[in-house]
Amino acid sequence: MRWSQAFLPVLKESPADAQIVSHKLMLRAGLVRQTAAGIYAWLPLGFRVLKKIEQIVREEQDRAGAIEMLMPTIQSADLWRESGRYDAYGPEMLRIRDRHDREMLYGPTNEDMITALFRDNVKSYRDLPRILYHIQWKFRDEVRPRFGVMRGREFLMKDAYSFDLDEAGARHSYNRMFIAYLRTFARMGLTSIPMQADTGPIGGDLSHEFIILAPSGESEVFYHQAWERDRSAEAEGVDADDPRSLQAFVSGLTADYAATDEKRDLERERDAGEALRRSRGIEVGHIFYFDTKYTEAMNMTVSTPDGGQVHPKMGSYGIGISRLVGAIIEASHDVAGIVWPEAVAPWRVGLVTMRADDEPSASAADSLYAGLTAAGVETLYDDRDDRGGAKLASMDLIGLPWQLIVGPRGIAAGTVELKNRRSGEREELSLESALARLTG
RNA sequence: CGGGGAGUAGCGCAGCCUGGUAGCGCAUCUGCUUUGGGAGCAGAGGGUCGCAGGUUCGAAUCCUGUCUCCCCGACCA
Repeated sequence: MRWSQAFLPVLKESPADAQIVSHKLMLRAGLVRQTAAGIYAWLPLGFRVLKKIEQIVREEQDRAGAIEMLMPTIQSADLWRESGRYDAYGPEMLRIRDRHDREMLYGPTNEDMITALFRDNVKSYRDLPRILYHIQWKFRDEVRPRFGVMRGREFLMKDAYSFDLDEAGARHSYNRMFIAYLRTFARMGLTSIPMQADTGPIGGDLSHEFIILAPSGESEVFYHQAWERDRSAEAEGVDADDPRSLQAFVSGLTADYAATDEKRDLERERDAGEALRRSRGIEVGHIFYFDTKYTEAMNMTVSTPDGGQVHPKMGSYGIGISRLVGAIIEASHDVAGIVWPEAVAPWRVGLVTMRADDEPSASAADSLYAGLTAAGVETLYDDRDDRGGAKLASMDLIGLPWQLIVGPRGIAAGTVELKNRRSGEREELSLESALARLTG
């Protein structure tokens, strides 16, 4: 993308409404603009990041055996009356009426709908187990939206739902998602820690919040230092299709202590001793098992091999995709701006001409851009005729992993400068080796 | 939902108390100069002062109502 032809509004100053660093940077770097309290328009830069995150989530869900579909944002109130939740959900649900005065709502979640869909189309144990998911916008009319996209009212969420014949199967589905979540966040350059969470009236230990560490996180968290390394890598050797070895792996992981401040266990903290760590964190995912809560309420049954009928056991698994954009920035930024992990960066390379009016450097930059593009390297090319320093500051703000800086002085010597955004390291390289480095 | 604060140009703000028809910095546009790390000078464009009523000869300014947004607390992907 040539900057001169893009829609990339950047701001020198932070809008006064923004309080936390990720919100300020998202506004300054032109990722989003607020249109109402807790509701945002995604500008091209933010949209690219959102899509990258979405794609990683999708790939890991598919890998875990979940099947993608798409349910609507608008739902009928009747569906929610059937599950008994229409009155129970409260004012967080946005209720609307259509032209025939029918009661509708903008979906805050999809358990009711997926259960109805599955019920109406699945009658046999042979169709179980299944994990279905979709990535769709949700609306929850939060009392107080804040922190930009981290607590918006409209947000993009991946929600998956598992259906199993029995509890052992449900636990296995849960464990599949458990490791899928570790992998998903690790691919985004995040250290995620599964923490025991409330399961409500059902009880048991089958609910975890996935928290990522960030200094400005909303909740205080306590964990064993074992969680500071990427545990998803440990899952590589595990056969996820074998319930026993998967369970052994998950149990091994959860043996290491991790809790939010509401769920602290002082005894386990004492056991952790010197290995106990304290930090702040952001919840980016939540998985839980809720047994037959919806299949009973909505009367879903399947026939069993012996001719009986049972209510399938369900679990649900959420990832806040739009929240992750903010969360990643909270976890990865510096004084100059955002520092994108490569996997989610809107572009991999920012190509800058220090002097767009200098013909030799402009044509060198043009050919580098052509070379990078031809090699499939996602490149933002700042070809504008503006002060080099201003352009570099904008590049730092936008935070692409690599900056390729082209100026008359270097071109005279046959070199360009390659800068790593995260480390700040710079190298003078020939055009060919710079290109080779970025395309290799 | 309780408590607090704010709506004036794209962004950040002043002006309001003490009414007289809107200003500063950044950004934008033009010209000249300069320019390998957020340039200088000169000029220009851009605002029904959130909205509606009221008071007044006259309202950004005073009064009333209303909408919106932000912050603190209780709730949450």
